[in-house]
Amino acid sequence: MQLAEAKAQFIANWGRFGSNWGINRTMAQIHALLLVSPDNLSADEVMEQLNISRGNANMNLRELMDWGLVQKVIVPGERKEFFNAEKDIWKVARQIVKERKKRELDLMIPVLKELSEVEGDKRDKAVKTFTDTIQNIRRFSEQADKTLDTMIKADEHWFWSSLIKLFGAKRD
Amino acid sequence: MQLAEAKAQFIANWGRFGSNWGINRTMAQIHALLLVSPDNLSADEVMEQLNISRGNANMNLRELMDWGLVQKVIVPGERKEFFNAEKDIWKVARQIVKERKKRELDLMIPVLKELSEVEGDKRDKAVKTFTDTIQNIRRFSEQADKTLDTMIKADEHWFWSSLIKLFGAKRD
DNA sequence: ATAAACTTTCAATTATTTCTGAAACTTCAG
DNA sequence: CTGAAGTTTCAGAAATAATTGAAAGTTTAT
Repeated sequence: MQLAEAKAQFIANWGRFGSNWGINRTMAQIHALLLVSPDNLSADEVMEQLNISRGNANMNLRELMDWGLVQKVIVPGERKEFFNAEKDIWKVARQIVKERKKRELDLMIPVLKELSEVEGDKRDKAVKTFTDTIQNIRRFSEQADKTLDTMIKADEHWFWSSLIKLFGAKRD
Repeated sequence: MQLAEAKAQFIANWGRFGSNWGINRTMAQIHALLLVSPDNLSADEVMEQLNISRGNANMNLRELMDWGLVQKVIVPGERKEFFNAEKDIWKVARQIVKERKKRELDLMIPVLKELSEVEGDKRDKAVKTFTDTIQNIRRFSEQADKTLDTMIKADEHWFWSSLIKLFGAKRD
């Protein structure tokens, strides 16, 4: 396979993948494009390579910057802005975990606390099922919260090799 | 807060949460409803409680069954079918990981292998960046593949307590 | 075999999300 | 200042996804 085709395939797949995970397809495609581009790209180059409008490119680049996955790069002597994506996938994964945790888990935990305080007689089956389920989700979420915080701080080598050792030991 | 309101809030939040993760809102809401319902519900009850049509209820219940999150329960002597959701969130999480892995990661890995075999001179910067990035993603994916397989088989207590020990040890 | 009870399907509609493109805005060199 | 180069915004258009509801299909009791 030639580079151009491989690149196109990668972009298409990354886009499809992203949309399964609640990320807009174009945003994932821009990310993919930047991941495999040796040089930083201008908005014009992104527009041209992905065949999208200026507004669309601008909006999704901003969104990628909000996610901390892309940086704006100012080149002295150039009017244009350029965009650069972090290429180390471990760092990318950690950044995504960090953001999703902030945007979702951290918002969910107080809601669960609130819901766990529902009024009513625990002998009522409906109340019991509700509180039990919420408690179960709450404990799970709090555990995940701690674990993800640690992962966010971890370095890749340590993280994987610890898990391998851990899981290896269990499997014996 | 009264049970009815708490239930409504939980369903709304679970639905919103789901749609952030590429899961249709109604599907997540039906799941939430079943999670907090002490008894198995018929399609009619689901329709009524969520104010959705018969077709919608049917389609999303089927999807939930495909994901292995809901089971159809036949009650002897009743014509209707009833639906039950697994309430242990650890089991739910494992099931979701298992399905997503099957539907996404397992499909992505062969694509990455294919893309890593791109033709061209490695001294060409564009080729080098492409292959390096793909390799990096590939290694990451393969590591995640193994780790998730182990998680899918793990039991909750062992899983969390091992992680705590691991992360606790590192933090010291 | 029939018909009531129930489930499934799917074409058409509705809702939601994404994208475009042109206008407004900003920045900077001369 | 002025205007060219570049960026941002956002209302309307287009694309995509979800939902309805009625017809077709299935199952079961008699």
